Amino acid sequence: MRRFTVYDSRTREVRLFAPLHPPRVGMYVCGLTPYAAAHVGHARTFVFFDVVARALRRWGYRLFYVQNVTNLDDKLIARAAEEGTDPLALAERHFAEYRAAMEELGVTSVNYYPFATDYVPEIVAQVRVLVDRGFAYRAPDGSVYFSVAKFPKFGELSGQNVAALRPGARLELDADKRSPEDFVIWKAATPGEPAWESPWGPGRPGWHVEDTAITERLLGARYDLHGGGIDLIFPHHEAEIALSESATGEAPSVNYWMHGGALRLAGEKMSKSLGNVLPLSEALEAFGPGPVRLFLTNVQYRGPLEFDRERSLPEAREAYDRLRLPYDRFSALLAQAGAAGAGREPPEELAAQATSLVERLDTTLAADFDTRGAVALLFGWVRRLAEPGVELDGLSAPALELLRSPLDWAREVLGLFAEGGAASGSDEAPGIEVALAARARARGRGDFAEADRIRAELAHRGIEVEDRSDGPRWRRVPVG
RNA sequence: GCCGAGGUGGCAGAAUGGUUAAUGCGACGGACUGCAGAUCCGUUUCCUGGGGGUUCGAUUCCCUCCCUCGGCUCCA
Repeated sequence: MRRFTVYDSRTREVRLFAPLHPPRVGMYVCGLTPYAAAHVGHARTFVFFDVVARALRRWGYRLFYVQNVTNLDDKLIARAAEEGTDPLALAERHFAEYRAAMEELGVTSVNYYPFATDYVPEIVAQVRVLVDRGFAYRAPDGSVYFSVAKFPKFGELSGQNVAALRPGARLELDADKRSPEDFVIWKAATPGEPAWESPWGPGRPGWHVEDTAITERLLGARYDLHGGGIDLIFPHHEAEIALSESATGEAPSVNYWMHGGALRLAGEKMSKSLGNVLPLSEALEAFGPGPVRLFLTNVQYRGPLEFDRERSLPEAREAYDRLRLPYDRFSALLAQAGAAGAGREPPEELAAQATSLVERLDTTLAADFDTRGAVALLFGWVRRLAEPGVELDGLSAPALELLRSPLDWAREVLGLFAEGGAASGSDEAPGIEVALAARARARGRGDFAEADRIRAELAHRGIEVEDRSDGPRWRRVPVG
């Protein structure tokens, strides 16, 4: 197991990671509330934790990665009412879209997506423990609230001082609460909404308790990693600590808290509430998963990231091509080498550099998941490969694989180059090859008008043609 | 107001108590090309919010001010 460090939001320091039960690692990441389509901001968080999961597995940890789905809450109920549908069905639909987008993005590391409503017995049980132990109370309306005053550590994660919280617009001054900072863990049923029976009357789970009931069941009273967006620190994660540690009597419930920075659009956080979102599906359709993943992993995960509709993804596409084209070239050469048998060996120095670079990539990432630093190393490698004197043609298959290994690392850990053979020169589109042959004949007889016409026609179909020294090649590009 | 994260080149964004402040995008020049693109080479030389302090040396550590963003019981 490779050692790595991670910034822990609770202690506010970079710490050496030590699992509770090596080599096993439990990781819980707050998923989304699927009341609307996922956007690029969501992707930032989930792509990052996907990289974390890929890295941990590569480094020899046996990771169990859980990402919950809040498939019932006020927003879902409100949205469903607007659309005249059932909130659970609405959540199901948006979650299916989310999964499809994640699949396309290569976010394949999550072991299990528990739905809140599938854990109602666990939630009721945890609420009961909290009530029995005096941490929570039933209000007259049948809701159950957690009494923040009973948990002195409340505020430790966020640095908030309960007394200083502004009882503002959002902090409901609810007559049912004994204290304004108390939060609901069991919501009394409203007619027409989904409800479950409980010792306190019919109702549904509150937001925070769904996570703590699920984590206690799936990961135990204490587990290794908890992740989520930075906007969840308060109140959500603060409340989770209070609930878990009060219910189980064990602390700390979470050994390492990881929070991903926000994606900003024109200086503001991209969010459904603000309405300034770029739907993930649009980004994927226009640019494909590679540029999106590169854009999102090309920064330190904790800080804010500025997203510009006009520039960010087009820039990322250019940058991504610098990495992907060499990767594709290796793939093509390997296909040839496999057929042709033995080939040359690479210069010793280059081979040694490839090997040491892979190690450097791992050590770079092992320093608090420095994806940005790793990407910089990858660019350095493709520059090295492009230097005069580096001849890849004719290398043996093992040699090609060795020189490709840093890029394979990027595929395995960062999830790049996963968009299935978009490589040119394949026989997947014979029509394109026919057109290119016709264009080659036109160029041969000096009929450049015809050659350009064919090129324009292919461009119209989303096929970009490049005349290289070794002949034309094509690739798919987004149209428009 | 309180809590938290930030302010680095045209843009996005790294890093370190010390030789030319990474990387990418963009721009410019060149090679190559019928042209374009891609690729390669070169250039983009005096970029670390303001002011103090510590130090031989600060972008980095300390103080202060200004600004931006996030959270303050919707949020990835």
